[in-house]
Amino acid sequence: MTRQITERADLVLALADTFRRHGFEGASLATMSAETGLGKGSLYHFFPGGKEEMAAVVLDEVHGWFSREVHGPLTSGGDPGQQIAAMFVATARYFGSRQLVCLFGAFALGRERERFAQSIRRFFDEWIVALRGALERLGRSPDRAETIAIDVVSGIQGALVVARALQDEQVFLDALERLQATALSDA
Amino acid sequence: MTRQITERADLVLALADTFRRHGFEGASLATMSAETGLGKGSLYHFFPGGKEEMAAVVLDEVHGWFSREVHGPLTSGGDPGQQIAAMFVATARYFGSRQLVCLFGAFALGRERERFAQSIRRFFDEWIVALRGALERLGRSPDRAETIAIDVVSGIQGALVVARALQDEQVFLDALERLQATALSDA
DNA sequence: GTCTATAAAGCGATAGAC
DNA sequence: GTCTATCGCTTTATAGAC
Repeated sequence: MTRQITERADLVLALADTFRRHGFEGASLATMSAETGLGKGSLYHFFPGGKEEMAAVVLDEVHGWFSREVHGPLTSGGDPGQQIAAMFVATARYFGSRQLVCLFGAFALGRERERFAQSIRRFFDEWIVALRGALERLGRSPDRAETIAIDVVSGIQGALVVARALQDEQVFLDALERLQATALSDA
Repeated sequence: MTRQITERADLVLALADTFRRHGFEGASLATMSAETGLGKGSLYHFFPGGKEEMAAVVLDEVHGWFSREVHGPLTSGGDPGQQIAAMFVATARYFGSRQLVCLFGAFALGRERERFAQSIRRFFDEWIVALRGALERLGRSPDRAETIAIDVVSGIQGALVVARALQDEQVFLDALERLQATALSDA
């Protein structure tokens, strides 16, 4: 029982990796079969809805991770400055070990946006809302907290794009440093 | 003769639109045939290299537009403040009428990055270098000019991602306003 | 320069044996 | 739960008529 759940979770992680490397359109069932080690029949056993369900479950997994590790901590009652700093640490670690690809960001730029519109919107919405809350508790006005939150989340996505374009992870890490400084400054 | 060139230019613009809406993997030759009004045979007549050549030529066209309208003006000898302001106007207009999609940014996030690596890297490199130059002429130190240029270009890309994710163009336009204020501030 | 026809391969998805 | 075989369709690309 527990073993099955674990295996399915591992399967979802492998599929996430495949979608990150190939994109939604670029990831074929043959690719997924090869990269998960399961035949197509087995994949359809786990995901009767096919490729679309696989992607939806993968997005749910990513969203779950951010809810637990990023959005959640930001909205708990602790020190907002520490929480924001922790957010940047988690973000750097997460994307650093995932080829600098945010599936939600990548899907937002393509046709996949229409298919997964609600899921994509919710991911960014929750991130912005959580960060805005922490910024308010840090003493920012509601308006300032809102714009900073948008600029930080947007800045992270843009840093992923440019770092991948220049093939230089340091560009991403340096941008995170500056975004953190902006978020935590007293201005 | 002139007519042929004009027609080919129009064809490239139509193909650019197709790639923007469908992505590289998602755009099939059938789609392009339908959206350009040309049969597959005609498309291969213009682009013997097939889909990859079509995308390469489209990227060249986009790069050319930015060289003329954005990078070039930034490096001319005029008032750097005005040039930077003009860059934001051109950027808002360009992406606003193109579904908020930057082909270079979108390609940077997927497998297409490997295929068009040089072209992608050059696009962002030239943009950052041009903007950095204008910022230096505005009185910034070389280091500050470099980081601001990266943050602005990266901020534009991120704003495109988040605005598309939230399906709210105003998010993009508002972000441009703030990026411009940052670039032109006296800090 | 444009088209249709076609090839050869790959696609998502299903059936059914084990 | 896993696999192979297969269906029906689409894919990129080519050939060749006009």
